[in-house]
Amino acid sequence: MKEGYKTKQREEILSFFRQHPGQHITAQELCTALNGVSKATVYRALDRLVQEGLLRRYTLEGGQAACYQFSGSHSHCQEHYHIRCTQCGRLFHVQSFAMSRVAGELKEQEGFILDSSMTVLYGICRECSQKDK
Amino acid sequence: MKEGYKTKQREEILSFFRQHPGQHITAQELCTALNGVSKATVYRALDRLVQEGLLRRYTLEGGQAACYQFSGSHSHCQEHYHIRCTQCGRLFHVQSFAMSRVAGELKEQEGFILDSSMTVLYGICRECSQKDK
DNA sequence: CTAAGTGCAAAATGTTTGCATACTT
DNA sequence: AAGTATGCAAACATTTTGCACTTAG
Repeated sequence: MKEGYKTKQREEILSFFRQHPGQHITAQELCTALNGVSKATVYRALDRLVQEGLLRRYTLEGGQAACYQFSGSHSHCQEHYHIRCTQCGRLFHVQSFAMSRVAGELKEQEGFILDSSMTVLYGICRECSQKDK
Repeated sequence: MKEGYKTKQREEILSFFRQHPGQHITAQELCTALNGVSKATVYRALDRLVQEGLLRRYTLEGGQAACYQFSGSHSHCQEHYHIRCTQCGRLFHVQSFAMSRVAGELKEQEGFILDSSMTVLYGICRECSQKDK
């Protein structure tokens, strides 16, 4: 398994993700935060890190830019899903026991293996639904 | 409630969606199919149709372009979810009883109202997972 | 007549690529 | 030395906007 070279830029990028666990970061944000690293390098490094499984790539509904999240700490993230409010755009992390039942159902009935880390459930959060009334 | 004017272009676009129920169509595809309607008009019409609730907008994982789907026929779509294979990219429609339990759980515990029509579950489909072995 | 919609071209994003140069191993 | 990674600028792709012109009501 070829690992590629270890460069200053790549380390800076990885380090930024380690410092922001659980957060969803865009290429743009990285470029700004690490203002010594070029756009092209950021995109290339992100691709590589996703390939290697160190990061996850998300394309959030409504947004135009992809964002990335550090995926190092699997252990404490099990059975944890993302829900996002389509109105205010906020992203929440929730534990859902019912979702594991969905995963089981999909696997049995469709042979489909759900990837909880990639899935985002959309809807309206409590605050926004109260605001609407 | 202001409804806006009824124009030839808008009707052509809507008609295209009616002729392709259940399909996910990009702005690009519309421009090509309706080659008398300008890009700008397509985008503006799509925005308006989404506002009015006639279309749904999706941003599929991995893809770059947003796509739209006719949302006229709610009735026969209840309890119907989308699952998408992150490997081959295919999109499937499934009925899921367990998902309605998730919706209930989220509403009770988080006050979050799940929008099944916006949510896409990601994972690996049967064929791709067999191919991998 | 007035408000709203259209087309075109230009701009604004977000992402990828070609190529010469610099860094890792 | 050989193979990668980087930076820059240019190319792309998608979506948005400004503005003059047309059309619906």
